[in-house]
Amino acid sequence: MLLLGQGDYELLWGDRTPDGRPRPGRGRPSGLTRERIVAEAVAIADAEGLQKVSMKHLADRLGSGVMSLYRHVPGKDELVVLMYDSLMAGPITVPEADHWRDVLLGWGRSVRGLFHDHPWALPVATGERPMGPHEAGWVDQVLGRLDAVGMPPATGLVAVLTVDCFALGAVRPEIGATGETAADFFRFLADPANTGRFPHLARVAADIAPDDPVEDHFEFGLHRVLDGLQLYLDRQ
Amino acid sequence: MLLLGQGDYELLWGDRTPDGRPRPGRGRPSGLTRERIVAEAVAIADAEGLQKVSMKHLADRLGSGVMSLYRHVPGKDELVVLMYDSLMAGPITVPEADHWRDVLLGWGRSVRGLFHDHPWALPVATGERPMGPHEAGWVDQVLGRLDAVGMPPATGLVAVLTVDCFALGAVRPEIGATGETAADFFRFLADPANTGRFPHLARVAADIAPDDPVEDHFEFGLHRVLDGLQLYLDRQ
DNA sequence: CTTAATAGCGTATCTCATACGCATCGATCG
DNA sequence: CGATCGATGCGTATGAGATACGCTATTAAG
Repeated sequence: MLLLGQGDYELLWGDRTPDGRPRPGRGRPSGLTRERIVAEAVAIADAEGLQKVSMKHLADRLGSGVMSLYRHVPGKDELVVLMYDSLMAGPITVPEADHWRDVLLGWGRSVRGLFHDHPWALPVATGERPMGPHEAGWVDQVLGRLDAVGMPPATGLVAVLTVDCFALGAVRPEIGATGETAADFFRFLADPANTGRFPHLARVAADIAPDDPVEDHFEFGLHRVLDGLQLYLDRQ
Repeated sequence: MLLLGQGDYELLWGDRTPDGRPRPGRGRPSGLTRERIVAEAVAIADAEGLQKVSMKHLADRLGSGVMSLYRHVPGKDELVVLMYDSLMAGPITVPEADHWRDVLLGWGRSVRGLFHDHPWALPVATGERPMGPHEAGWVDQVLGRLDAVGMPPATGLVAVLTVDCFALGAVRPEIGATGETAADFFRFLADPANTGRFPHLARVAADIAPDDPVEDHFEFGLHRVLDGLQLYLDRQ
């Protein structure tokens, strides 16, 4: 059960050395670092799922004692927030483009790619949390790209937001549906009682090729969103 | 840490009496029912957050022993799945309309309203899970409405999916941001070091009225999405 | 060399989910 | 009408997981 609270602002934006604490220079140097801890936690989540990220498991992997972790991270929930923000370290992978449409297309696909690579991050992203520095970096970069191709910053923000919202929502059916076909998804319609109960759904399902992968919707939807934005901009 | 597994198909779609089990008629009648349990759990989640839904707390509220719950629900994770699906019991609140655009507009707003009333449901929705009977009912109803105003079922599905994706993504910034202003959201830009680090973001933030509520984006984005769909349909 | 400031971490505690088994209750059957 | 079977209600025990506390080890500064 993951629920995040407030007060993560300091966690993400607090003043700290690359390691994690404001080290005046005294004392034992740290072998563990916040970065190593977060990176290992992400590795576990990617490979085994967020559920398997326990302080114990994590400490074992790092070859340290459980309580040592708490010197670098306030707690488990905060760790998850840091894990999420860490995903957006590194530069964003949006190709240079001449038109805002291509920039946003690339952005949408980047977001999609992120959640495909780290499916556990989607519920985290939809939980309550403040924007972290790495996430801010990503957004700043897209806005920069949009600015470069002539889209004013204010318009850029709503555009990015719109695309981002769509992308976030649209990855959901894709995740965990790896290899899932429409037939799997509509399995319940195999029961005749249910075809009567959901007549319209049944009609649609009948039209769909049973081995049609669910995943093709993303590109379609993204283009519709971009069309809508285009229309809006043209009217301005 | 909430993570759902597979195998929830039987849970949601298994053959059961209104109570929850296939009761041949023998044995002690049950005072507790799955419905009561799920409803109470939803009430707790609404009032205190999903985190506070523990089997103990729930049992106390219901005036029963903890282990009694397990007679009606396989486990905690499964309970959460049932809680989510139960939100979509009851008919969908989309007004009758003459044009598909209004139907989808209503649908988008319904989805938004759902997650506003039950913010805990968003991370659940974005987790891995099969479609439940109540959710299927909702979708079936919209498809029916769309069909009634002349939108063919196949087109209807992609349209619903697109709007749904957007709505799901777009509620996220709204939830928990109750009363949060743009100034709060961009709090980190108060630090001069950060305005240099995120120049484009800073520029946008400067343009926004500091007390502008974040929440106005939903309607804007939804209309863009609908515009995009309109364009697509016109081209058909 | 002393000392202050940290890092590492073992142990104890607390919260939770849940397996197991017994007691109880009622409808059905003899 | 009483025996019986099938289900429910639930106390207790177990085990996982997060984390508070406090001790020890380590190193730089003085």
